[in-house]
Amino acid sequence: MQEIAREAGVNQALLHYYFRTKEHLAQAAFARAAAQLMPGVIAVLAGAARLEDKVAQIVALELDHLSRAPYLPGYIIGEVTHRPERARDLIAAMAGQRAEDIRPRIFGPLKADIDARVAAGTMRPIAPQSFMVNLMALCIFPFAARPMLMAMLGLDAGGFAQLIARRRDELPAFFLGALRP
Amino acid sequence: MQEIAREAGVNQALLHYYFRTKEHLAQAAFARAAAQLMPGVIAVLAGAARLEDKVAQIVALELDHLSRAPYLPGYIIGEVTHRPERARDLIAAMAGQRAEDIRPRIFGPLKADIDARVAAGTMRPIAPQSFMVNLMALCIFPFAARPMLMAMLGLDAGGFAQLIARRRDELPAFFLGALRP
DNA sequence: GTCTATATTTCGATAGAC
DNA sequence: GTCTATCGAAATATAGAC
Repeated sequence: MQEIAREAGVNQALLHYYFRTKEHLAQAAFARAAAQLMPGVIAVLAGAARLEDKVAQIVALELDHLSRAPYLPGYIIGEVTHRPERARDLIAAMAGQRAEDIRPRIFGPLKADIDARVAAGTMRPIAPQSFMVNLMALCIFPFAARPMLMAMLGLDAGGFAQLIARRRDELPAFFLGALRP
Repeated sequence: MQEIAREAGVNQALLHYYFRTKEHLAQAAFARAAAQLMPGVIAVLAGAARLEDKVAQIVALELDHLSRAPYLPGYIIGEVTHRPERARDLIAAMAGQRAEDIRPRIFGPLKADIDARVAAGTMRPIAPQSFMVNLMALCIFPFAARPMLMAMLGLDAGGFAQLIARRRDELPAFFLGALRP
């Protein structure tokens, strides 16, 4: 709290005035962060574009956004890991206004898209959940594991940025390539 | 320290006797954990099997191991994120005895494998680093983000185990499928 | 609303008996 | 090696002036 107050340019008493307890402050900070973890992703998935374009849009959107907030995934993951009660806030934050109907809103259109392509013989079958998890993994993991990857691959900040820039180009083809029949 | 002592069935004084400071204990715990994050992965990659078999082996090995230690990725990621100085210990732990030559030992054979297949027209080009990052992402991310995914997908522990079991079957085909020419 | 000053609690480290 | 008891520091919460 001392450190936060100092960085904010105020004192602990003022933090207490606004948030009462450290836990309240942590919750408020988490809610803010969670609200921007997948900013456009859900909107894109629930939207009307072609599936191939959705993938490209999500990759670009997510990598650009996380490049500007590289600590976000690590923070969210760490917080939800250490405090399981944050899980509720997380889905609430992602869903925005409408709280509980988030899953059908995402997976309904996604499943329809996939089914149509499978029926047309232009895509191999995949569960919508797997589709989502794999896409998130490829986009988010490098940021979540950023310091680890930098150590493993011997990269500095610039090298990591280059790695992400390359992924922006490669990932859509990689991901969609995996789903070819 | 109190909590750790209680779970260990001893008291704080004994922890102090063995580890002197909290930082020493944290370091020792991290070194242990880091040593088993990618137990066989490096051995497999540096080994002599066919590339397709290496992928299948790594997926099976990693998902089985992490199923038994699901908190491991979240812990490692959190620790390295909050304390960058852990990065050194991490690569040291992964490399085992031979400390600094870990990258050529992994990426040398991997690059040769990929190049041969690209030359033969049976694989589309991919940088060894991308190969590694994508494979790690697909294997490790679901565990790192476990509580998040459980909340998003509405899974309990059993449901998550099923998700992982399905990935064991799906991932090799997904990953190798992405690399078809 | 914002501050200074302080009370209260928690935690890491240590002393010393056995 | 393992314990009980306690010190000292740090952090969180609170009181009260402005």
